Amino acid sequence: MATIRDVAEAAGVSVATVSRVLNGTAPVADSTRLRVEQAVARFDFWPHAAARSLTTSRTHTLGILLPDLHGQFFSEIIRGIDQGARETGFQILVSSSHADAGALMLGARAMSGRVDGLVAMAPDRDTTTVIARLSRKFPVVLLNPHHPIEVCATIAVANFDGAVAMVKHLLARGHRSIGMVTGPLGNMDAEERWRGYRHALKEAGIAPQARLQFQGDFTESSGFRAGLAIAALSRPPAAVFAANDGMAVGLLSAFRQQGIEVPGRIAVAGFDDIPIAEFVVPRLTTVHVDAFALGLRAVKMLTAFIRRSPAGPPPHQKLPVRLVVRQSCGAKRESVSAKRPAAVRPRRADALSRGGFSS
Amino acid sequence: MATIRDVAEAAGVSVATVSRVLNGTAPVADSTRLRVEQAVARFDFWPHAAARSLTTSRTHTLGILLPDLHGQFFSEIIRGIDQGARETGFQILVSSSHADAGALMLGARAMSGRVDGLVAMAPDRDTTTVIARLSRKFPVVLLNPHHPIEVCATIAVANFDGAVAMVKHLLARGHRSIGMVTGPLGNMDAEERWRGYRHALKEAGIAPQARLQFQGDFTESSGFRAGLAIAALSRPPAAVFAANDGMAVGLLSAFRQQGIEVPGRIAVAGFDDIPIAEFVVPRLTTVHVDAFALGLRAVKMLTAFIRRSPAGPPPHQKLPVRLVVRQSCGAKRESVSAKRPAAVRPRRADALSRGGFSS
DNA sequence: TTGTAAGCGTTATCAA
DNA sequence: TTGATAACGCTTACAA
Repeated sequence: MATIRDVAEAAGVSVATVSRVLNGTAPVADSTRLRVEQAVARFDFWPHAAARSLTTSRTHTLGILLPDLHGQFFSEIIRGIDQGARETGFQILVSSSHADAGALMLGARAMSGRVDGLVAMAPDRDTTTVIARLSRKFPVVLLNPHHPIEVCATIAVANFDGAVAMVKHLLARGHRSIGMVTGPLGNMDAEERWRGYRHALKEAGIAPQARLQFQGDFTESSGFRAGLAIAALSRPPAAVFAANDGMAVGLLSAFRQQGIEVPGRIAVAGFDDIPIAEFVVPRLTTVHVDAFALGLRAVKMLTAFIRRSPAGPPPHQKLPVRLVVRQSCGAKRESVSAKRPAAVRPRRADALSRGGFSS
Repeated sequence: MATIRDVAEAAGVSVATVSRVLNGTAPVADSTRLRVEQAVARFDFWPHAAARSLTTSRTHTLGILLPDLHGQFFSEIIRGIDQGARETGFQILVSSSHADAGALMLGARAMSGRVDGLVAMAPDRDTTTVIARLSRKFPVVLLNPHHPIEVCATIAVANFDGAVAMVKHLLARGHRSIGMVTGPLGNMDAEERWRGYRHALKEAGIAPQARLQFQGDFTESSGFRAGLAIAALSRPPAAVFAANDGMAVGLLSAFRQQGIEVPGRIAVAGFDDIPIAEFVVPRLTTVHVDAFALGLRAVKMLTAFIRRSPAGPPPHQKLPVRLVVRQSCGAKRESVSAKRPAAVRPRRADALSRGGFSS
């Protein structure tokens, strides 16, 4: 590969001049510039980005640390990050599948000197701690932290708000007896959603009843089991709020099996708005989490931070969520933003087919 | 940030010795090693990867150039790439949304000196040409090329084979009169699928009839229009093969609207196996393209190439596809690999919920 | 077993 | 407006 030296030699100038032409950092005589440009073209010279960043100590690259890449959720986060990166002129260096803190550390180390900052997501306590420590090496934006963190910037999903909104929705539908299937203990999303549920009930003057709360673990089968338990209740609730859509789908299966009509006999609500939420019968009323916006915001936050260095304490944002009213709670009307065209044409169909080879 | 020089000074050794301890490239006395390790720990020293790769001219990074990140398809490709990268000890530098050849070029240039090779996907004629040119700068594996390319390694989806398999399946179901909705002209996927259709018919001794072939453009609405046209035919075919699932969904809509029962009166088949193919009514018989495998293979091919330099001409692989028999062609049996559990529990549900925050 | 010093391909600081 | 040359942080001959 040709280097800047080859170009300089061919153009009969010094490397400094070539650099100036390439970057426009200082005035260069037109005749000289021309000679240099010709030499660049002749060699098809591409500056060596790594060498460049060694002197400038700027990489124009963002490191992305994710626990996984599986599923629509992470896909959307990455798309948001990519969008933000493009808007701000950054590249993205991705490292994923950090099952444990050690692997995460390794991924981060490999980025040393190759990124200007980090967008990270940590699934659990250990990894969250590791990422917090990384903020001594890089500027970091931490997505949806497992536990509250002060040392680095964070963007948290409004789990509490979403749960409150959902319970209020159920109350507004006239349901007074509302049960919940909770997520795994120690999971921040799960706990915030649970907290929102209890808060909204109390605010409405209703005491949350232990007999209506079932421990799940975010899997469909745990939702199914909870559904059977609820079906067996002597006085079942009028509505059940599942801490995620997977469990809500499990509830639907159980109720269908038991011949309990949804939403006629019991209303079912979820959280996350996973793609199949639109396809189950009845279509699931849930809380939409906008992963794309999460990624986009993270990048915006990070690049702002990178551009004008640390100024004040790291910001802590909250990503709003949105109630999506479908049919599983007995909707009379559709949420505006989730409006569905006629026939079998689902909301995401175009995006999906664009995503295939057939585009 | 601490450098190798700081560490060397603190440990009372030369930078060369620190490097040797870090990389294990030469024997170091135990006592020395200990002092160095302590200094490394004290400074929490992380070697500067960019500087390192400047001397070694190896980056342990793969550049990924994609036209888009949208949808399940690209998500799966990236996941496959990521998996392959992890297995082989590479990082991935992603650049996407290359609407045109210029943007693609820019993305590639930014990778100069930062990657050991490239996995690229080009949607059209121009970008494919650009990528072919890139192979003078990097080792390149080109996914699903728009047109045949010799200069760089490629992995193509077995569109032809898939179409042949589908038509044979329809023939085996007893359908003799088989129509097709084709994809856009000039699109390689579309043309290969169309070619497969005609080939399979001829092989069965059936002359493809122009009156049964409808030009589509991969959108649902073009499928819908074709469906209406087919419904209006005096002698409609017994089956229709759409060149992608989006158009097949459009066909289903049209037939439903016209009161034509599927698969009772007419069979419908698609290609791609997009997620909603499982959810439409009747569930769509289609050809599955394994995007994960595509990404994984590409990385394997590329890293093999990187490790033991150019040896012989660039390889050209074909990614097999798989027929997925569901209900839209009157299935009596289910394809083994697409077996569906009872109730509303869809195949991908676990993966999807793992992809959400709720994990 | 260790140290010295020459790169790697840029940019940046001085002088000229 | 240009050219020498010293960084940047590391690896790697070559010597000791």
